[in-house]
Amino acid sequence: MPRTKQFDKQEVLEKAMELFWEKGFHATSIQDLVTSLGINRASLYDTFGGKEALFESAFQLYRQISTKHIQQIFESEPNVKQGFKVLFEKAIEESTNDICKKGCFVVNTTTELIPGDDKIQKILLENKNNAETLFADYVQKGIGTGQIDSTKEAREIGSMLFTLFNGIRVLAKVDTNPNKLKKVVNLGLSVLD
Amino acid sequence: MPRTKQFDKQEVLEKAMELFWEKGFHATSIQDLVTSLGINRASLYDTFGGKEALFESAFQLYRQISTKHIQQIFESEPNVKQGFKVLFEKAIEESTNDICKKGCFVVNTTTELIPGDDKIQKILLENKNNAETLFADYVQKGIGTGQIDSTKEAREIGSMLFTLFNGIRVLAKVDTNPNKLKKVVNLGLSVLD
DNA sequence: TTTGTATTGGAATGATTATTCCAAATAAAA
DNA sequence: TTTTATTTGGAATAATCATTCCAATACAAA
Repeated sequence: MPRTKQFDKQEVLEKAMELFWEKGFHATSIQDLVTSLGINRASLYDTFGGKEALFESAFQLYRQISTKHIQQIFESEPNVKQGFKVLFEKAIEESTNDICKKGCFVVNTTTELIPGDDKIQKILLENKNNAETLFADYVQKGIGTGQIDSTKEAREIGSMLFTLFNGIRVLAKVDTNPNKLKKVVNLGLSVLD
Repeated sequence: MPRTKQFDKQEVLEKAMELFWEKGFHATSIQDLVTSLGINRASLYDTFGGKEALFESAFQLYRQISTKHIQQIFESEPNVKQGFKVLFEKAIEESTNDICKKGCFVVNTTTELIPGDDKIQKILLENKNNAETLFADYVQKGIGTGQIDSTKEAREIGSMLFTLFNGIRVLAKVDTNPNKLKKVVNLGLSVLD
């Protein structure tokens, strides 16, 4: 009886993610979304609820993808300093190869929607704590295996590297020269020596 | 003959700066500005040209103030590592004391208006180069006076500290605990040892 | 006080915003 | 093929957007 959906929800959500990522919440209109997603206005409201709800879904998808990305790098690289280097350099490549200059959706959202959106702010705080823990645990692994001096504090190093990571995500929008950014990374990673 | 202006242009510009700083370009409406600045809609267009022109003026005022602020700290502090520490900790205090969570106007503008606004992007690139030079020259001064090991590269350290600075400006919006941020700063400044 | 010019308040404009609604189209099941 | 639930296109809505315009106001100089 029921007519089946004419589009793949996940596919459309990915397109919405790209658009919000590039333009931000306020500069993206429903009309932009309707045009870009290729679905009808009514379908958009029916399937995703509205602009705010769609933004949140798109944002959560991004978080999920990028968290998984970090985990995969850390899991597959036993040399901890090398693992961080790969993570940072991949982020640099992603930024500098992207002619759109979208940057990092999480960073963009932090600066655009704080202050103002309490719901998003809560998600962002969780995200920060998760990411710092991910970083710190990986440093701790390096301490455990003797790669990193055991007098170091894993949590502090994790926080510091995550902070540097955020800074790179901002500045890669302004200056897309990857070599300069890689030098910054090398210097930042010297905290592990 | 001519009636004199009923308001101080500089004073009004400062109010515009505060509002754009807090809400960003897109989320600030002309009505918001009219209400907040206390001047008439027509006066706003007459005196400042329009929304974009007013934003640019407000943004340049912010850059001017914050550049002067950095210069003053560096000039008045002969101990280079201490000078950086003061700069970072003042930025942290400013962020964590601000209940509005405005963050840094330059960082906010970078993530909101790139991609899209080529004029602003050019200003942001200049700003980055200026700031990195300011940082690097101060590091170089430390090398010249023997405070910092002469094998270090001033430019790289300057860039790395500026990157960390930007990261702090982002994360201070998410987590306003100043002590965590100060630990990050201390670790970051160890590149000077 | 009168004169002349710039400022002012507020209405008007036309574009765009997010959202809702409904008749027509569509496709799976009967 | 008919039935039926759902999607779809596009119009309609009401709010808000940036900007312009003008008559009324207000002030410095005469």
